Amino acid sequence: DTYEKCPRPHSTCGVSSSSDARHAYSYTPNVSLSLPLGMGNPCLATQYHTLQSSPVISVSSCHQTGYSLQNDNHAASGYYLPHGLRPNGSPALESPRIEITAYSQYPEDEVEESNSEDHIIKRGVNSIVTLTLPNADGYRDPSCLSPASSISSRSCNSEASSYESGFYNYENSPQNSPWQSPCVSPKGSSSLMSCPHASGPVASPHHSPSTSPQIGAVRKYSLNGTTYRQTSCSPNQSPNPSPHGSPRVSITDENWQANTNQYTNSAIVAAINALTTDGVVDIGEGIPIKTRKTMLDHSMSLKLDPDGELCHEDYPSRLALKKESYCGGFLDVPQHPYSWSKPKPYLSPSLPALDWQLPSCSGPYNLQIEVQPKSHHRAHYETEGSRGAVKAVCGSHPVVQLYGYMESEPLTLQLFIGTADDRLLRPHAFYQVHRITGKTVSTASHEVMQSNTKVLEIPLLPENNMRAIIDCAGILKLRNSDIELRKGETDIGRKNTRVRLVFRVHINQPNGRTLSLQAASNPIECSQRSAQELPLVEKQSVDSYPATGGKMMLLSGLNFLPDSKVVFVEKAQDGHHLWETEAKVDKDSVKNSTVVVEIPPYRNQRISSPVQVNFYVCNGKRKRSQYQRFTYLPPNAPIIKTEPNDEYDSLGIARLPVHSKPYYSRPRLTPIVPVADPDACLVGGYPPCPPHHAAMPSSSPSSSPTLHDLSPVAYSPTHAAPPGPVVPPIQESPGHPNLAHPASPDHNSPLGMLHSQGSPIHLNSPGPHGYHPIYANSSPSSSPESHPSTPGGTVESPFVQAYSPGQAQAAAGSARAGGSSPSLLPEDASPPSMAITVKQEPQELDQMYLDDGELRETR
DNA sequence: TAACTGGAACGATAT
DNA sequence: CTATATCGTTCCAGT
Repeated sequence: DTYEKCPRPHSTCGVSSSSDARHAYSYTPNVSLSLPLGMGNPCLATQYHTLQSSPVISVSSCHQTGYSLQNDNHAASGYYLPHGLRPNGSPALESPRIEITAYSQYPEDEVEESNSEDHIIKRGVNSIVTLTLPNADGYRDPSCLSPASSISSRSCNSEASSYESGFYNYENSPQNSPWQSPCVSPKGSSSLMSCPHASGPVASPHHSPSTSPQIGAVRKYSLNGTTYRQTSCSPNQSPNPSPHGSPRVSITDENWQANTNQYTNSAIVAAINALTTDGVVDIGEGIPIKTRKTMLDHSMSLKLDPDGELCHEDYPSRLALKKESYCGGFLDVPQHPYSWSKPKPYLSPSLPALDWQLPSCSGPYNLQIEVQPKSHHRAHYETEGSRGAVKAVCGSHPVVQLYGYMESEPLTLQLFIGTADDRLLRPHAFYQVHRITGKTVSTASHEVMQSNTKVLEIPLLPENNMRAIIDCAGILKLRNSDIELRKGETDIGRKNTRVRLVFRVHINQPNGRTLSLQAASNPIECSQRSAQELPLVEKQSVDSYPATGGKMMLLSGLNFLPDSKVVFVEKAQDGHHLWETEAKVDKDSVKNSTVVVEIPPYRNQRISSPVQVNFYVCNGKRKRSQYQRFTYLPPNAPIIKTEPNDEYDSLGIARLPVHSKPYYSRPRLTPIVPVADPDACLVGGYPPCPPHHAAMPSSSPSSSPTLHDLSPVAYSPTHAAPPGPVVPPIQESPGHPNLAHPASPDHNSPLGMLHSQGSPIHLNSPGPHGYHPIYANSSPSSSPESHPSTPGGTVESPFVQAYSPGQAQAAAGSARAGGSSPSLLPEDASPPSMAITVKQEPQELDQMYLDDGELRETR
């Protein structure tokens, strides 16, 4: 493992040391960075725009002024995130998708960016302000933190929708928008952060309400019936009529309560968010009316908060941000004295946007996921109660540790739910981390909203050896319809059910800069259905064997059936199917979690060098596991065992085209980070990552390659899968490899390209693409855009950021710039692939999701 | 009782 | 356009 890890890290690291990053991006980024300072500047935006823009413009029609404001932020954010939109929820247009589509040519990034641009532009204008309310954003706003507890979740949930709308707004908006202010005011921060809940009283309103309401809401729904739902989510909201919702709003507040708390860097976050965010929010208009959504009144939300206390920090920051944004930013805001209890780890002014790709190690530091989460975790809806914390395979919980940190100052470990598709890692629009509290939870945590993403902050204490047991994190599923309505959202929720836990730490360095590290877990399948039906290969007893085959291999995982089939497949780089054979399964030994198969002889017994192939377990047409890697060795070659599959990755990766889950892990890693150079690790001059501590076997995602199945797809870079239609981009699906093929670059065309790009490729490269890839990659946007890649690696991604506060932004900016560029430029971006990134249509999804892919393929 | 869980009904969409 | 296959979301009930 160790070495595995190392590799990744390196790769990641490679990406850039912080310093590097800066360099690279300085330009733009700075701007962003500046944000904190004064982010909002339109100018910047402009710049960005320029950069970015080129490409597209917009699509969106919708942008609204509101955006503008946001934009500012967004812009900033945007930079970071190309997609920012989504993450933040920024704006999107109502018809975003369409837009996207249009762009299709361009990578998502571009698109989004474009949006950003637009926004930005608009910003310039001013607008900002405006709206707000409405919810526009609302849609999903996730903003709300759910109250911490699970319960809250519900409430939130219920509200959720609303909350989405409302809350989000708040959060987001707040950040961005006006609203916030309101909310904030009280304690503003709290408002955001702390939700009322926090405060008991206040909360109550919300909370209780929410909760109850929720319930009520729910029921209502029922009553109304499903039918209604669409109509209105109203139920929830219904009460209030305003379209927008009332109800939820309240909820929102609640959410905020949650915030309160300690650890937060909220302020920072807020700021960040602000930056990032897009504020989108506002615009309000935008609200899609469509359906469901509940609308709640946002207003309500605003009110709530009183509590604020806790959150002050956050609050202020947010406010500030908002103001900035809106106003042009500056943060005047007040800061309240905070008083938190806790520590505030660091104070960085600005933190990198959540869609930035960051390395897992830099210099002496290495953020490792010591114990990976289980590959399946049924997320809960707002209408349900919590379904508990994410668990590790053995029944324990995931464990994260920061190596190389010798200071006595506690740090804050941030956790949010990220995507697990083949594009760059970014906050997942359809899932939010859910804070779990209770007697069974040993780890303290605190929720903060960063853009539209809920972030759980967990203390990393020296006395605990900078190690944290993550038993306080559940996963909340937001309704697809709610999210998809969000203005900026381009992704579709259907079949977009895989996520990764993304951990971040921000380390203040002597030079005043802040080093940010990130590690993403293996993919986690969050749908009940998939968890019950799709076979999952978590481990294989043999990774490689002579071409003669004949050896029995034990596969461990889930959902294996007596009639499960194990198929070995070899594809050409272009995804073309070269060979496929069904391995003999020892039916008598089949258990739900294990199956024994005989390694089939390779088609060519005279290979002179190892050949990488894939295999998958199939329970039916559409029920296939992800590709697993297997290597055939020349007959005389010594046999190697594998335990760790992963290790192979490297190998595999290299060769394999695409699939394999493992890949993905690796792939990602690889690709991504790697990108950079190995050296890169350094951040600022640090040497590459140190070896990991031995320990970590699994750690990084990478580490656990195996699991991945889920992996988003694996994609390898190669594959293309494009978006297009079906494709399989993902590797996953064994289904048809052929088809899918993602691999084939060809296909790619768009997609393919994108993916590729996305992924790895670009990422990595900073080089590659020219643009800063890094950022680009990292950039937020990228995310969106792109690529694909990410997946894997996640974590490791590459960038480091070291940014100084300002820098970060700058970076972001750069990113954008770059990113945008990427986006804009398709080229860079992804260039390669990016292409498209478009959202999706379903297609992509499909791609993403195995099933689809498979299906299609198969079919 | 409350927090989880596991299952599944039901309606919405995709094939 | 209809019949099915899948999926997403909400409910229920047991632990």
